[in-house]
Amino acid sequence: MSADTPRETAETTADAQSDGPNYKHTLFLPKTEFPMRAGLPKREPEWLARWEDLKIYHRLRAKEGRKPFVLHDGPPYANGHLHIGHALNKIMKDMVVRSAQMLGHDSRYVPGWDCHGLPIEWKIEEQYREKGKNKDEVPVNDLRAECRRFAEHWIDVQRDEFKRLGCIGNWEDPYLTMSFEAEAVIAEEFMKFVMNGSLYRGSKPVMWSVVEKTALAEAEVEYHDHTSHTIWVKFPVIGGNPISSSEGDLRNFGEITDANVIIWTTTPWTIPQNRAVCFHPGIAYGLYKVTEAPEENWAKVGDTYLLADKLVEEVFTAARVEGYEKLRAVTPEELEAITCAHPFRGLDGAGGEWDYDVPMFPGEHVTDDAGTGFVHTAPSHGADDYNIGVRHNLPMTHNVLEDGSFRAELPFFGGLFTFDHKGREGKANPAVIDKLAETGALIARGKLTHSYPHSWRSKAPLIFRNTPQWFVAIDKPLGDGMDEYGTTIRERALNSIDKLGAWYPKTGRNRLHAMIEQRPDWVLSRQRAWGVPLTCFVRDLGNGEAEILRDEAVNARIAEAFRTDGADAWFADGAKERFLAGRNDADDWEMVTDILDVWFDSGSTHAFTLRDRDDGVWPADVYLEGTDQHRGWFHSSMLQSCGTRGRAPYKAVVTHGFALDENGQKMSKSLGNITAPQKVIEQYGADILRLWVALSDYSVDLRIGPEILKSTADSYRRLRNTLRYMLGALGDWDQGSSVDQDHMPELERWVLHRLAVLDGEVRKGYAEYDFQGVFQKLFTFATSHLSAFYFDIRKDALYCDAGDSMRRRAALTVMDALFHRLTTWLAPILAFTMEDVWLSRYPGDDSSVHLEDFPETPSEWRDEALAAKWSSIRAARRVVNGALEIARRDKVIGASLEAAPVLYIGDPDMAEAVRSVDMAELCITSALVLAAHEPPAEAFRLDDPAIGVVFERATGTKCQRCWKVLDDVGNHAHEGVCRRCDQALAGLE
RNA sequence: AUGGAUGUAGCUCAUUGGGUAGAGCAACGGACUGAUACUCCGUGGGUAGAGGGUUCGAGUCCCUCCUUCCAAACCA
Repeated sequence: MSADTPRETAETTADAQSDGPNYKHTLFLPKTEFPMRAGLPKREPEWLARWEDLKIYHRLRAKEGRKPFVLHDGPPYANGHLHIGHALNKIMKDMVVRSAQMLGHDSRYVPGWDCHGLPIEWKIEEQYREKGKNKDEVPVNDLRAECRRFAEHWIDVQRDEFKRLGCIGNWEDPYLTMSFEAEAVIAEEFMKFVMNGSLYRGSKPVMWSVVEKTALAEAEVEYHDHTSHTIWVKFPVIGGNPISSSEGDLRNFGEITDANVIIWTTTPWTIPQNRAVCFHPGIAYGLYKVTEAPEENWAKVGDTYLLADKLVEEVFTAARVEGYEKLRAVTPEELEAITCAHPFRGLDGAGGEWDYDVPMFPGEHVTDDAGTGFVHTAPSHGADDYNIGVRHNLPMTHNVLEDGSFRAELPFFGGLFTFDHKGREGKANPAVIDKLAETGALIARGKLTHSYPHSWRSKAPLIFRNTPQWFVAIDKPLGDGMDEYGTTIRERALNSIDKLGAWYPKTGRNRLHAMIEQRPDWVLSRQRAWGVPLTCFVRDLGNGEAEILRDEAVNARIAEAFRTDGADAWFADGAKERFLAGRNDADDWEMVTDILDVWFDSGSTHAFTLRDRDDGVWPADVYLEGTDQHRGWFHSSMLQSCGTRGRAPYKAVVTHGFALDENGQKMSKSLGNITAPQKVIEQYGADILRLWVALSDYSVDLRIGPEILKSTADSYRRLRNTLRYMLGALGDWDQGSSVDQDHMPELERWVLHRLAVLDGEVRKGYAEYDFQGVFQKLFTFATSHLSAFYFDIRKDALYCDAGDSMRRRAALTVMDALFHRLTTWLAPILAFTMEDVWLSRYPGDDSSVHLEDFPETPSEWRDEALAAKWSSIRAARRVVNGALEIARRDKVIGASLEAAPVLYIGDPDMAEAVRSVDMAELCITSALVLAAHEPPAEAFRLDDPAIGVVFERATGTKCQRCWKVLDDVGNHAHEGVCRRCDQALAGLE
């Protein structure tokens, strides 16, 4: 069938029962098999299978002469089904990958998974517990093997779920942090920190779970309400240091000499570890005397206490004091000068354990919101306490063992538990409280329910405990010569952040910068099993310091062993001998058995993926993750890379918000407001999910739910129909009959202009990751400019003109240009539907829209003067439409072809513009009279008073073929038609 | 608690350096029946989170407060 033959259909004869002749079969009506209803849930899997067969990803790699573009995938954790956040993230990545490819790059995407870590290890331990197995009796490498199998299972599940979303990538060969090669590289990267001297063993209180017997990272801690003991404790003042020029003995302090500093704490068990008391120089303190109290009260009449003024009332109420007086104010200088005794000082049976002096220090962390204004300070059991201890050289205590009990030799309290192995409170608190009461140091006690740290996994309360841990010093000059961005990790990171200059959205820059500015040294060690070990050896130097073995040959043996056997090699029998072979001091060295923080694993993906793989390029063009990754992957990758490469491993960072429900609340099982991606795919199809992403503003949190998905599907349907119409119009158009731009009507040239403008906007939008902007522009164009304007006007020419009319051929030429651009421009977003559209026009085993690039769009298509002119023509058209609407409402006409309005235009330039085109054609009326002067009073107007329309009915007879109402209908060879249709019919014979 | 974000029509978003708050979708009404479970035309709809301030004039600049989210398991 040629382009010049109208398609005959079976119904035409059945239709031909009206009065006159029926010419429907002589029209070029749209014709397409493309279904109006997409049926995405059923059909998407077919396209996926097709892409698999076509090996699309690898075909694209084979295109030569393209500049590589690498989006480096942040690895999801392999322990469950995908949720909507994963879907959002991977769909956005897919839009980046596909658009970069179609913009002309060689766009590579290697998906990855994070495999090590506590969540998986815990799952396996749970399985052990269910079987009554004790995990401590299971060989480490057996446990690790089970963890590996667990991760492998979920990788397979998630891979299928990601592919179902339509994501293109190297799914057969992803990167895994647990592959032997990755484990070897992670160890090598770690050993760089060993060799450059930034790794050190420190003693630091960390959040410690006595249940899991491990230190937890901040990321592994959650806060829940917990009821704690509260105690108010006397620290007797026993002396003072000289203040400035005064004589320097106790007499200077007068009554303070006999007073007690009162502290308040919610952790009585830390009292035995007290080494100081802190106050805030900005808080007003006073000396108070108890004047009235019950007989047996702990706080006795005559006692004198140092307290913050603001908290006096509260303290005395708690202490059941009935009367008190303020003796005088106390200055910060005085507070700093005094010295206290530990409340357990000199007790019988204590063996002098607590006979040291307790100094007073100013501290910014002290507040007068609660307590007494004085903070009891145990350097081994709190972050602020630790910092004060470091600053003032206080000794660290080691009284609390890893199971949460006091060391056996501690007087009075040895063997008592803070929390026991099930996370329940032990006897340490009551014992300390009893002892304080017994010695008269306690003036009040109570209970307090407050937000308290708990283990994210066991939900057991945590303690701060002083433990040996391995740290990376982030403010130490590395001396590795990679100093372009700074000499320390922190300097390099902060400079990288600014010199990168590409943050989408820009707020991401500030967030990461603030976090890295404030963060302490990186705690790398975890006392767990499922991970990459800290591959180093230490020996104690006797003074508490540790020496780390720095031996390139040993390091090389470790890396080689990991490459062949995986990190299990570290935990295998004979490992130490294997790695230290040839060293005659092997007995001096001890293997570290801690494993690395999993953030070090994922922070090293740039090394074993971007640097080492054949398809990798270092640094990445872009990282793209949720906002939580400022604390996570963006952060750890930055630190790791600044320590090993001297700069960030990425050139740009895109962050997106979190998916919330329709009311902006976070999704949770208890609220029942979860939108599961699998459900959306089942009900609507993955393209609807992808469209939801494109319609949302990812720079803030996104909302999703039934109503939003429904409206997303509505938008989809509208767009789909516009594309369907193009397919129908192009039906069997022959490319050979195309028309040059110069010979096209202005309407067509206006469309080409719009395309040229859009071409720039689409390319810029994709390059800046502005999917919402791209889609909105394309959607508005397709619906407002094409469907409601251009297509509507051109239906007449397309259906009724002679097949070879210039006007018709020009329209189809433009339609073809539209088709190629819209399908490719939308392909990164609606990956399935655009393939559907493309294949409908270009079927074939090797055909796919995803093998195409965005078409080159000639710059000559741009014509700003024409655009300005047509903008005023469209303004005039809106007024005509308005006038027709009135006539319609009054039931004067139905179809606009029944009208022949008079259009008044006062502005001469605008009148000239309108005169130069066929305004009746543009308004889809049978005729239109232009009057180049101000409209009469009765004319219909919109905003512009110089444009008016007076409605007139079209005179003449309705052409039976094109339905225009014209005077010449009936005067031609074919019955009941106009001149144009008569000639078109003649051409068909 | 603290730090970082956020709030404009029922929904998704514009409003870039203060100057009469705009689109699309939805809703409602109408037309067409040659895009037909489509298409076209039209209508209504807003205390811009709340309060205060600066200004001739504030969604926009400043302050206070509030919502929700992230930093903090399941987390992108």
